[in-house]
Amino acid sequence: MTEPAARRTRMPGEARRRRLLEEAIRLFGKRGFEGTSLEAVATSAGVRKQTLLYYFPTKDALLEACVQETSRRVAETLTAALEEETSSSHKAEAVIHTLFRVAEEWPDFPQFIREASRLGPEVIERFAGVLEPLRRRALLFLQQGMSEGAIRSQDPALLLFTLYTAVVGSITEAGVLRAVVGEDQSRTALHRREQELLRFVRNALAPGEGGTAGTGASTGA
Amino acid sequence: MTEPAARRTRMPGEARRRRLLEEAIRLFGKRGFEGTSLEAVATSAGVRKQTLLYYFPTKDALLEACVQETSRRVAETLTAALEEETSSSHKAEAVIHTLFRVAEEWPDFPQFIREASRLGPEVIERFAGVLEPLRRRALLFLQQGMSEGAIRSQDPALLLFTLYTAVVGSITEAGVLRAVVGEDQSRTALHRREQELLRFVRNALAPGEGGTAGTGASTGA
DNA sequence: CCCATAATCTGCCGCATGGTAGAGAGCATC
DNA sequence: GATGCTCTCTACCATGCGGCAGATTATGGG
Repeated sequence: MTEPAARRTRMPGEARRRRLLEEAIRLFGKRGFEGTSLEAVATSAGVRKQTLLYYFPTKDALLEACVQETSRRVAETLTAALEEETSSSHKAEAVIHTLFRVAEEWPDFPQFIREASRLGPEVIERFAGVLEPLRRRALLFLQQGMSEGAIRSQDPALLLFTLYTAVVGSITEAGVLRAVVGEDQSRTALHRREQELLRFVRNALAPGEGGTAGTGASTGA
Repeated sequence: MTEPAARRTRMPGEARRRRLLEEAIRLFGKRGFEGTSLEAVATSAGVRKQTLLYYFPTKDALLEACVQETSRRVAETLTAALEEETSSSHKAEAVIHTLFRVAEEWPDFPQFIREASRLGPEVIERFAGVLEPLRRRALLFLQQGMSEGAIRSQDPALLLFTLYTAVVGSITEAGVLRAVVGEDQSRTALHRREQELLRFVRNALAPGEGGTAGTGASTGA
């Protein structure tokens, strides 16, 4: 065994690098960072471990590059989507829709973000750094919507956080979904989740009649 | 170094076992399954690795036990909470409140559930098995609420899933929250998240637009 | 054609980890 | 006080992993 490994076809560095990143993101997301060996990433990309280490000198460097790549990509995609959608009132939905579309085209990628954000604050901060402009835009958008009365008044940052968890959760917890619903894990299912989440969010944002945020002290009662 | 390890105080098996489980759940949740060594679990519980392997013959067995313990505990807690809350209209909120209270008392535990549900379908199915009765109850409750008009009509299973992701996300994505909000990660923050999520969910559940929004479900007082 | 450089490989090392084998200490029961 | 059981330990092994050294081949410029 161990196939003499007939020297893989040579590739221009940049292409190889991208290929390795892609596999790394996929595997880190699927099996976790510690659960994925460099060997596994390398062979998945059709190359030997040393070739991987040629492009990324350490495993941490590889992770770092994955984080950079994913955050760059998501920022880019979202920005483009926001450019395109001019109607202010539909921007929130455009963001959600875009995220689901990305998840559909590249399912491993949300999983990776999830995993990465578990690996300590530094990693999250890298994400946050790249996405900062988008975050500011989102906050402004929410605040504006609130003062115009289009969105129920509340803490915009916490709202943004809740939205984030709902979206990422809906996308990444597919395993749980199957257990809860018994549903098959197909494109259709993803679309249905998107529709469901959209309605859910729309209702949650709608300015309730008496519901001006207030103190919300009405909890446990 | 290596402290002659002056033979730890003997413990009645059951107590030692529980202690080990507690540490395992904590560390698996914090650093991930593959990211946590048996040695780490053992020394955290003040004992040598071999003692750990005496109680749990393999790492997988340990994981299995952790899953069983957590699911048993969450089922127990939720069931108790539901017994206590008689008002049907407040049951949903009681569940959310209980989950947050558990997360407050035992912060490592939601993290563990998250991690565990990443480790493959078998694990999730174990959870699902134990929580099955609660799931059925929840579905019935939601359906009933819908037919009574107290809850907006929709697919109950998908709704339950969305609720699950929102709750678990709000609890576990603390790191992200800090990055998004800049908030400190204290008790207070957890409470605020609970309040926020409660209002969010209440609004999302409220039946159709057109002003009927605030009926039973909105401000519970 | 030759040489520099880029890209990929083989071979290996040190270390941590999951797991085995088995000894020994506390404690009860006869 | 011998026997047996429960609990904890020391010592060790095999494997897998991250990473180093360096050989080897393709490729493009003089």
